[in-house]
Amino acid sequence: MNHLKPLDSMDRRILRIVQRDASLTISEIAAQIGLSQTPCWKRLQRLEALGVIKRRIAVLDPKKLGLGLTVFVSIEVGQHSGEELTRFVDCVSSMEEIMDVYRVAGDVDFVLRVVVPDTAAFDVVYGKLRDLIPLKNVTSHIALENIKSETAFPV
Amino acid sequence: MNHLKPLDSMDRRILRIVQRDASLTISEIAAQIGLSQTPCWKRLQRLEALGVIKRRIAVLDPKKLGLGLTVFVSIEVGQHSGEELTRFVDCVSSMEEIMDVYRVAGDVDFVLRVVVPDTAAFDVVYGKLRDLIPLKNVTSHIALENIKSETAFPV
DNA sequence: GTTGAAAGGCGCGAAAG
DNA sequence: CTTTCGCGCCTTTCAAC
Repeated sequence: MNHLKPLDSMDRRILRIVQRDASLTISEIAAQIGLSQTPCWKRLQRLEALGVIKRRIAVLDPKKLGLGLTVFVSIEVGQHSGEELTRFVDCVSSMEEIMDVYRVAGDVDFVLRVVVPDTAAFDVVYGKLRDLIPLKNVTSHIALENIKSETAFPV
Repeated sequence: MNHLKPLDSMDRRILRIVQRDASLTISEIAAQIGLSQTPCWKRLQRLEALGVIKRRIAVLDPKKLGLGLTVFVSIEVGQHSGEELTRFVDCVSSMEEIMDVYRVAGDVDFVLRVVVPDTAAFDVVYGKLRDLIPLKNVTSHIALENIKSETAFPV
């Protein structure tokens, strides 16, 4: 299932294009990288088969959906059993307002990115978090401004 | 440029589908929400025109690109002039390893999400950050595990 | 809102150099 | 890798209900 050839420069150029605009046709992509359509299409197929391209999605505008508030939540869990932690992680993951969950090293254990309409909605999420298991410390950082939000990786 | 009608439940159902899979055809989407192709297509057009749908992209797998390390960086800038801050923000935004930049309220001023191959690459980014302007405090939280990473908003 | 249909583009794949 | 060819699906539009 893995790559025999890693990824050559043509593959990378294709990836750079489609991770910014997946609505382009094969012909347009092929023209941009200086290849004809057939090999370009085959490379795209291969990149999808390898799982380098995971899926294609539509990116929505959170503001226009009434989701104006982003909050970063840092959590210190303190002492807990494995089952308690598993339950905590499962519940947190299942909450749709919680977009990202990372376990991190350092003075905190988890970092969450929460997207909600307003502070009232965030308060609900915050309450749910505190009710899951006793947490040693929960710190919230409300986003005042989204300066950059990039979905395209440097390839 | 703004909506006369906000968004009805059909619009939301379309958005829920395409923000998870934009490779579906109009016919498939129409079938899923119980609408015929023509009105479904018109709604999609309208959602794009309104900017609710910003663009369509391919989502790549960072691990398969050799980007195995995510780091959250919290920055306290201390006292600086407006021009210094602007320069800092511009430089930070232009670095492609820095995926997200948020200005936040609380004990820190900025939160960054950095995606790099390894700690050596992160060290380069870290050095660049410190060289931009004198920073009061920079705290890095290395991600040990990505438990959840959601691109679809709750609509 | 619905169906049906037409026109053209494009994905997809085969064939051959 | 390249070009060419073609089938068939899909988008896009129109007309009529």
